[in-house]
Amino acid sequence: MGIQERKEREKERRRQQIMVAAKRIFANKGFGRATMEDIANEAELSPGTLYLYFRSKDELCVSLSLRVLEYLLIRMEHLNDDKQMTPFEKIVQLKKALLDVYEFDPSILTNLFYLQSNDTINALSPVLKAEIDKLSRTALGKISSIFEKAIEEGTCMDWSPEGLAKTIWSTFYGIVLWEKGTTGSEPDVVQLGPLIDRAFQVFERGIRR
Amino acid sequence: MGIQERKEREKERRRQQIMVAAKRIFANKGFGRATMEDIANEAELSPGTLYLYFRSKDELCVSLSLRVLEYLLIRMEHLNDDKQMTPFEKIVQLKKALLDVYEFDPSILTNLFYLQSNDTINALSPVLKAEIDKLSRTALGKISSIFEKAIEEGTCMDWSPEGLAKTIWSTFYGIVLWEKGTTGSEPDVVQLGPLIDRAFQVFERGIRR
Amino acid sequence: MGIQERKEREKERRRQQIMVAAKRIFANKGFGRATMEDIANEAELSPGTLYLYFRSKDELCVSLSLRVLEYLLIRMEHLNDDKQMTPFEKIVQLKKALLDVYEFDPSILTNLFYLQSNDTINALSPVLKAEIDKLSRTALGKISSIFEKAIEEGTCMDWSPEGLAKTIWSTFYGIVLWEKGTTGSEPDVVQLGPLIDRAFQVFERGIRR
Amino acid sequence: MGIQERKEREKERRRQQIMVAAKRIFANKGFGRATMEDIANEAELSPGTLYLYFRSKDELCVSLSLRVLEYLLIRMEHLNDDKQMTPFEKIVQLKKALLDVYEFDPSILTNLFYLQSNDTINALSPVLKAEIDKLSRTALGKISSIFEKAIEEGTCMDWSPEGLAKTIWSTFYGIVLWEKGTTGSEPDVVQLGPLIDRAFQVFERGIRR
DNA sequence: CATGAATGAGCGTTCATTCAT
DNA sequence: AATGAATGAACGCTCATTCAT
Repeated sequence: MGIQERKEREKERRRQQIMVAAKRIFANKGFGRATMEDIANEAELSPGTLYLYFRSKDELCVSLSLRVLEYLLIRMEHLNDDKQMTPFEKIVQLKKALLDVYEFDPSILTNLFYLQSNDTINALSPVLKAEIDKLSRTALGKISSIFEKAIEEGTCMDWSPEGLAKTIWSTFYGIVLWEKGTTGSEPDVVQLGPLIDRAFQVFERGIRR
Repeated sequence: MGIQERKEREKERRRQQIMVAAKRIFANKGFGRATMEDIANEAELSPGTLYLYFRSKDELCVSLSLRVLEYLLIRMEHLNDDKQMTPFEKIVQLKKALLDVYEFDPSILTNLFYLQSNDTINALSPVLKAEIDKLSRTALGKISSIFEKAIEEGTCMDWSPEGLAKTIWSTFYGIVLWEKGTTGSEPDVVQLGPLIDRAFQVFERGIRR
Repeated sequence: MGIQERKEREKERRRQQIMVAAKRIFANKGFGRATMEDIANEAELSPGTLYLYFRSKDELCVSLSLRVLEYLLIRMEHLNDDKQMTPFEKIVQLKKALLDVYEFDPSILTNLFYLQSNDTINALSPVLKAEIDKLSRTALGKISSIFEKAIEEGTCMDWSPEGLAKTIWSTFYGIVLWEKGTTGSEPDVVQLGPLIDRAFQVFERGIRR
Repeated sequence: MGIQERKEREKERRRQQIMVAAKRIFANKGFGRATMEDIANEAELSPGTLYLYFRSKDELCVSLSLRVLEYLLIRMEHLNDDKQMTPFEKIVQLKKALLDVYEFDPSILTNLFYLQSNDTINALSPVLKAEIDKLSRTALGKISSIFEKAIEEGTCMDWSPEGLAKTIWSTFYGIVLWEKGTTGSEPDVVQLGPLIDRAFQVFERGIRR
């Protein structure tokens, strides 16, 4: 079924094209002020076409976040599977993964935030809702298991791994959102880098036994 | 003139009544999805009345954040003025202050976020914008000076105090926003407490020389 | 009943005070953009008080027009009663009366216009409606009778006096409205004077036998 | 590209459809009391659609007036270019042109009035404002030059041609507005005709040397 | 009588979404 | 599949009017 496949591939390509456009527009204008027409223009499509690929503006936003969470998850899995690296080396890689994710889509965390706003999430299909929950819990779980290993090894304080995972994740999340808020636009990785480096440095010293 | 005073007090009470309602609605729906009618209903007033006390929806949102930032600032000033406490004791007090602020108004950080998002801030009058910026920079400055003292004392790593202030602030900010996002409603201090405690513990160990 | 009378007088004084304020505000902002609060402020009263003297904004507007139409009517009656003046002298006096009316209240014609807009007039109490109609028809009748006399005398072309009255009145009305529209604000009598003079001059020559 | 053209034509047709509806509504209710919903209903469209063709209510109103002023201007130009007609014949043609304009769009003068009233004009973009001013001044200039010719010829009193132009224009304007006001609806040309004829007759006699 | 805070219907306008082509 | 004109519900805000004091 070559034709079927090609169609499939083209359909996916269009979806990606729209998501790339949406990413740019959301990053510049924020979710609330971005209009579907803006996104359509950026994607060089008509507004109607967007609805052939996404049921609503909210679901478009969700899809953006899902895509990046999936990417993050894959990075985490690779990290966990690596038998060579020490846990603290993995934490350095975690930092890199987070910065990569951010660089790939600077609006990701803002979108996640919108996504989680009560009234947005309630309006989503339960399927999507569950998927987001599962993804983010899984991702956090992967991070936790880095700390578990470190505790087993005896190189890390014996504190709840979930708590540490939430702490480091929240620190990243908080820095990005705050910098974004105060600089008034997406801060780039260059600006963010030193701050994130320092935060991870403090964190590492803080948990090391 | 007793009558004059009573009117004054009642006017202020109404303002507070509106702000309380707005706080709840913004926290639940987010700034973008909250409508002035929602807020009016919550305050058991008519939409028109809101405009007797706040010039616009934006200004109402700003007022919410300003009020709490001011409160935080005062707490920080008291902390800084205290000559008895060691810097690390002050960090403990900082944690308490942040939790108090949060308990006083659990939606404060969410509002601050909405306020600073591109969605909103570009539409604010430059005056208000500047005032918010000044307040938050001043508050961050107060936190920085705790670390400056600790560095002078030699009990803290010689790292940029501003960087440390941003790190601890962002950690708090990130934890609150993330917990809110995942629990789907304002997490209370009881839930938040242990996580915050752990995060501060890690942070303290991380910066101590 | 001295007290009764005094009250009556004071009530009338208040009405006048409000009408004077309304006149100024309507002249500056136009009927549509003028608010009852504007008028109340100008009159140094509260909005509620206005409604003790006028049933609605429309009726306030009507009253303004009525007052001036009454004044015009009185001038016309004096003119008609005068047995000494020739009809053409009376036309000169008519011009003076119109300019006086205008000077007394430059927004009068604009108000009259608003008043006569279909949807305004239909919302008025039938009593007021009838009164306006009667007044303006009577005023036009008085002007007509000047031309009747002149025709009887043989000094004026034998054309319908009503037509002539409408012509001269419309000319005045048109000049005021047009100048107001093009200058963007109430033109004063000094600006208007020469144009009105010329128009009357043409008119006189045009009807003289 | 036939399709392109057809679309173009249909777009223009819609614009006209809206303008026709607006014309009727403005004429009946006046600019201030007419709502966009009224106009949409009259045009059998939804409110949103109006904004696909006109940026705002004001711009819609302006477009109405501009269209007719342009038409009037063209008529005047033709008249001026004619080398055969005597000035007084041209004045007869001017009368015809004015009545044609009126017949083409009986609400034109009412709209012009609303447009120029303080209510509206201050809110217009300076560009549109200037365009209206230019058009109406140019139209008045064309009328003036008829009188100039007549004065040169010696058949007309040596009075300011601009003054005469304003007088005859204002007379027409005033008659239409006044008749509209008193009859309560658009008077038709049949009603208006005799009055206008008489007014022009008086005017001609009045200026002839 | 006078007040002015409160009301709430109604406005101009936007924009996510639909559907005939 | 893609379009984009059309929709219409909903928003922020205004202001004529009311009514408890």
